[in-house]
Amino acid sequence: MKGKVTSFDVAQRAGVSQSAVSRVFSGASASKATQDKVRSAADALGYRPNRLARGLITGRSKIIGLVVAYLDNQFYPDALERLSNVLKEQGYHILIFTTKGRGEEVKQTFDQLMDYQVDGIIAASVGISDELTNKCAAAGIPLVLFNRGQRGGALAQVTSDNLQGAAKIASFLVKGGHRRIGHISGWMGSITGQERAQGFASGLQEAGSELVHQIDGMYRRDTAAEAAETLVSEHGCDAIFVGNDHMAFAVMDHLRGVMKISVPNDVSIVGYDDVSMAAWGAYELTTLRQPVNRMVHATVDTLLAMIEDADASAGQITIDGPLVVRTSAKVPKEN
Amino acid sequence: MKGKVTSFDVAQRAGVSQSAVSRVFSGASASKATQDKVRSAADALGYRPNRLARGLITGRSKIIGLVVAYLDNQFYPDALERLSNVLKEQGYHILIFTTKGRGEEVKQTFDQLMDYQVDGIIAASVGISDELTNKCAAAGIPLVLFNRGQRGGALAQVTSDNLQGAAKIASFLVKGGHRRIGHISGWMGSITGQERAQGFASGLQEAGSELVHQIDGMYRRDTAAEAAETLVSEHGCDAIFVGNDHMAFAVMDHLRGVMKISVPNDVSIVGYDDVSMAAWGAYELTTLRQPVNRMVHATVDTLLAMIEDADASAGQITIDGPLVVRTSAKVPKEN
DNA sequence: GATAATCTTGCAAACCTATGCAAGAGTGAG
DNA sequence: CTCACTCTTGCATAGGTTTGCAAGATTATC
Repeated sequence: MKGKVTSFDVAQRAGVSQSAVSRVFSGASASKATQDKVRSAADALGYRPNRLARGLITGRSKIIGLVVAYLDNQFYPDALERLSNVLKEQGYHILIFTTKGRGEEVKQTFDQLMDYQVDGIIAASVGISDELTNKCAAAGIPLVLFNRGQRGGALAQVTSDNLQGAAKIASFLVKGGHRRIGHISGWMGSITGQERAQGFASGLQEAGSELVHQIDGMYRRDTAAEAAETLVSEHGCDAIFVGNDHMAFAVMDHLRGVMKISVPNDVSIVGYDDVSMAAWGAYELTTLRQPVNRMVHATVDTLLAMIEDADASAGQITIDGPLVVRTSAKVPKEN
Repeated sequence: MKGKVTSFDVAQRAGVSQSAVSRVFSGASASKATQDKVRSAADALGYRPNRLARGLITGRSKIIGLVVAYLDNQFYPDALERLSNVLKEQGYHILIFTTKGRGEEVKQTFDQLMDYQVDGIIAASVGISDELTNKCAAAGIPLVLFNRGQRGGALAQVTSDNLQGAAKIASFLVKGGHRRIGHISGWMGSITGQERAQGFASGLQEAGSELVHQIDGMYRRDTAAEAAETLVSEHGCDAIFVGNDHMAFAVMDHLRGVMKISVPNDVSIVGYDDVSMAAWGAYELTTLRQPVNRMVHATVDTLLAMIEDADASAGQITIDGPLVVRTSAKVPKEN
């Protein structure tokens, strides 16, 4: 009884042909009578179609490759869970790859993904070279970037509106009466980092202020903490927009714990993402919410559309998010 | 050029048979001459073996199913990343399933996993019924529980030494001079929760103290926060051992932020796990470290051994971890 | 140089399912 | 009852690989 039970076994027991069994399980037409016979035989034997065999012949593995770089940033486990659930509803499942690297490692990762004949790839915040893009295109595997743009690329991508979002934060900080505003950016090698920095700078100008200083936080806690120290003690900043929540927590820890500076009384901190931790009592971080749910749905919709229809338009979807005001930054007075 | 390139194409170009190609890539014996011919032909065409086809015939998909329940507890994304890396080195990859449910949903999850012909399953902190255990056994799919035991089960499992660990915490708190010690347990429906509670209680007795009160925290932040309030205001606790770090953060947030109680001056808090966040300035949580790395290696080793050798012993591995002393609990005076 | 022993290699079957094709069964109209 | 038509079903093939088998090529032994 240990041997796998195949469609042939079911066919035999039900007294029909193997193809009849296949048709019942693949939803093709079959008479009520055979449907019943097959189903009961299958139940009795505990039969379930083998996805590998199915994938081999249909060319659809029903596997989506997910490549993710920063699993220590809560935003991504959260997104992962939602992606997994939404895809599951559509009959797909996630083969997960983590990668820190940006060059060779990513390439190997993609090779491995393609070995499994994934039907599509979601790259969450990882840099994709043109070479990889072409490779996917050549193999006919749809690729969509999640929370990471691509300069001038024709790639499908889903991001929040980084320019707008950062501008909202700029306006909020200026209205809050801050006079020396700094920025600890996300990694400036990523479009996301660049866009938020750019949106913030022009937002400040529009509000009649200007950026005092900006340091690349590299999406790393230690780098961000160091940057915060520099901004505050060398540039006298009274407000800092930090490129994502993950770094913002490090900044708050450093200001309060090490430098003994009060947030928000001495320095206001604003983050970006609104991960669940941002609402926790220890931080109560004012931050721009990335609408994860909508981003996830948009990502899945786009990807599945591309899978269904090889030349579906590879749009760049940008989703707007609200500023969530908590207590880590001075709140502008209503008037 | 969009059509997949197969071993047959490579064979043709290299002037050898398809089986020769297969042998080169599957590491079977082949002469240096054909190896070279095949490799260069494969490189030219960009050939890589199709894992689905390979899995179909060998019965080895090289896919490991990972079922995980609490992705919002940092411990698990962390473990996930490490598992992924270690497995990758062995040529395996992770198909991930998240599930909140404990009953029917888990069963469906397992069915889906088996559809993909996974070579093994890792269940991270999720309850496994006997029915599921049997199902896996019947299908010949090795299963190992990660960070979750099974009462009297013959299942393979890897956990930290919950009894010992909790006892260490008990001893530490008593030595720290605390007189009214409470416990917010992990979900008491889980063995992990039970063991830590039990180890803590007997640890207290051994140290000449006793447990004032215990409340089930259900692994949930809100439940834990509520429990903390009860323990402190109704039972006058001056120290609380919280069943995992995830809940401990909520407890600290609630005590400090809402109840305006000082940690550790008024109440000492100790957690369990030592997730990376525990070291962050906002918490500096004293906690028992679960040695994730060793747990991950043990898990993978066990699983792979079971895959190689169908009747490898399904041991229960327990790994000891150190108490990491930070500032969330009063430190016993040296003498 | 002849024979035995070991490597290499190609052929063909197998893994499990989906699907085009043609034949059979069933339905309705006249 | 016959004809035309639609549904259902089985046969056989395909998908890309691994692997047992036997034959051919190479090496070793004396």
